[in-house]
Amino acid sequence: MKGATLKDVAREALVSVASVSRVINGLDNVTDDVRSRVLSAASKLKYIPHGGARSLATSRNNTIGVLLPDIYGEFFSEIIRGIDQSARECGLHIMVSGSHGDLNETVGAIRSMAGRVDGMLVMLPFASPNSLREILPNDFPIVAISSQLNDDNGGVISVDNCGGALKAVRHLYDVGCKRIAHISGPQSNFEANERENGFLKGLETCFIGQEPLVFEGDFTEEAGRAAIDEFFKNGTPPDGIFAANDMMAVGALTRLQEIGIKVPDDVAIIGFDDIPITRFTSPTISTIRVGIFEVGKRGLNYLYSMLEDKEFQSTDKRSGIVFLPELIIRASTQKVRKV
Amino acid sequence: MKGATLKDVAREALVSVASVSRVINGLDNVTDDVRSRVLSAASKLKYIPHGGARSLATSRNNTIGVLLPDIYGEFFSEIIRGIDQSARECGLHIMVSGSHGDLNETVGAIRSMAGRVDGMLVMLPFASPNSLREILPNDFPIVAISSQLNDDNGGVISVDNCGGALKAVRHLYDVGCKRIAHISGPQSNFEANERENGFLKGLETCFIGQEPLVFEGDFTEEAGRAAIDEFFKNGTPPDGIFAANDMMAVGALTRLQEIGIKVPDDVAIIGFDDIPITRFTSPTISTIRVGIFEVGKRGLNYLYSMLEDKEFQSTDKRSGIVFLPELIIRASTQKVRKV
DNA sequence: TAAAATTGTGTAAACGTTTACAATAATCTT
DNA sequence: AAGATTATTGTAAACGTTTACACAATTTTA
Repeated sequence: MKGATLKDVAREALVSVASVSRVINGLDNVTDDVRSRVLSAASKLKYIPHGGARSLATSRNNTIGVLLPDIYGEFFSEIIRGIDQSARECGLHIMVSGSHGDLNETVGAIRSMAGRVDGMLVMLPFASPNSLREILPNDFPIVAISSQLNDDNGGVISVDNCGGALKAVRHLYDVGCKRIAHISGPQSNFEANERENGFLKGLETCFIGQEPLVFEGDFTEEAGRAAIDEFFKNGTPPDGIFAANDMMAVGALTRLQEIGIKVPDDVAIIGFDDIPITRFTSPTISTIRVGIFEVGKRGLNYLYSMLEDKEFQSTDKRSGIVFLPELIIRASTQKVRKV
Repeated sequence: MKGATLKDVAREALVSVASVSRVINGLDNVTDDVRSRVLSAASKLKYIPHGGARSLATSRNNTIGVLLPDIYGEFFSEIIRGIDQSARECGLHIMVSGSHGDLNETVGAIRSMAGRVDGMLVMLPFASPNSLREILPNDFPIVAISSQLNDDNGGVISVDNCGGALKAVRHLYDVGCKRIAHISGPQSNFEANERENGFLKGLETCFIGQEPLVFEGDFTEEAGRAAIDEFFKNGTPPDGIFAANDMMAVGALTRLQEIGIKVPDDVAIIGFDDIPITRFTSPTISTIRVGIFEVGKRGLNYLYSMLEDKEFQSTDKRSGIVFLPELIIRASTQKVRKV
């Protein structure tokens, strides 16, 4: 029992395929009589329009592709939630693809996805989205989230990671820290670099004369623990730590407590991302918050504008959208003022 | 500049469309000469096969739809991660749709998705997936996750929620609790009901004679707090609590501590789900763990079998797959044995 | 009431693939 | 070296929609 087609419904309802199509698509130029005959025939046959045939005829897929680096945790679900909500409002489907080990795999995923979507929302922290242009037609709509895209036909949604990091450092300064350290993300990661730049900039401004003290982590809890061991092995230990993400801040916190160092009194800690865990550790962890849900939502809206409004392509596109993260103060930086 | 088609590539490479199609699809009955001409023409024109046309011709979408209740947190990202990984292995795309307020919206989402996918992986805690059959053709492949599906043409992946809850209760008994309470999920939720049944069953077995003490929550932290206020308002308070999910366990824990009751010494707490937060509260929270990632992965594989193997439909299908959750013992139930 | 405008319906041509089949060229058989 | 295979290529017919256009039936206009 193959699925019913337009033609089957037409036969059942004793009308032409054109009329069925009109009813199904909700056009108003049909008699009530025809409409009801078609509708009942359709539901009797459990008719489902063939999406492929539709997009062939209309050259519209009503689907956008979402390419994400790694499908992990809160961050991922929040961004998808934003995208999904916005997509529903725009009447679009979303096709997601995550966790691509290497570039080849990513390229493959893009290739096979491109033919089924009207545009793509991509987040590629390790590779430049410009490489997409070597595969995709120049006018294929792309919106990049948090990454560079030097491109005349794509938009960018970015988060001011550097500015956020700066806020973190300035906060450590404000609560009285004298010597601070940074646990960075991997060098290959674009956002990690920006956060490190923010740290360095803040150091120059507020902690004049201090040598940069940076441990390169990889965004895992374990890296946070390792950083502490490193910082306290030799040299003067810091009294304030800015971790490039919350998981590393959590790792640092637990390791500090294990070796008997008090947070925040001996060392203040601040993370980045505002994942839920930060509210449940003790002490709770200060952090820099980015409205991930909003980022996803705006990203999809942006792409939608590009799709709908052909003019749009040549006007606003260059400017893009920038999100400024916000400082969330919790217990891990509430040290007794020592100044 | 519209995207190039097969015909364009054929013209450029001086071959027929059939040959181009063969090269693109990796068939081996083409000369090396033709293959290389086609390949270079294709990359020169940045040719992307039109997915719609493809699925029209082959009647295969190479895409499966994933319908989830709510796109929130860890649970969601884990299940998608499992599905995504498995889909990549099977060469399938996934189309996701989440957060459906009411049934109508869900029906709409299903309708418009059905025509673009080869099968669906659905999780509908509030509605019976049998209602899908009123919309979809009888032979449309469906796999339901954690919900009933009395259907000859669909599979079920289920989690033994009842068995998991039983383990939790038995554990409370083993650590010496004398009187236990349950914070349930909403009545309308299928899994919540099963967990409550497990609680009741455990009560009958281990706590002979105790009246059931149940507070109906809604899976939020706030509900956990409210439950505590209720339990400690009047009557004999419990010395062991089983919450239907971890967030409510967290809420209960913090509320207990606020009103000066010690966990685990005065009251032991155990949750359900093993979300990451349970490892960072103090004390850490015991829980019942389900391998969500695995559930997603197996779910997709199951669906894939149905797609590939027509015979499959009439053999294994009824049995389905059941996951038995595992007990994770942490600090919140390590009370000094009082027996 | 005849001409003109409006409305509802049907016919048939796209849309871009895949693939059965026919046709041709190349390679084996004896 | 002629016939029989085999390997490569091309032609054309699906696949299930949408939609421009033509036509017929109705209503409006003068």
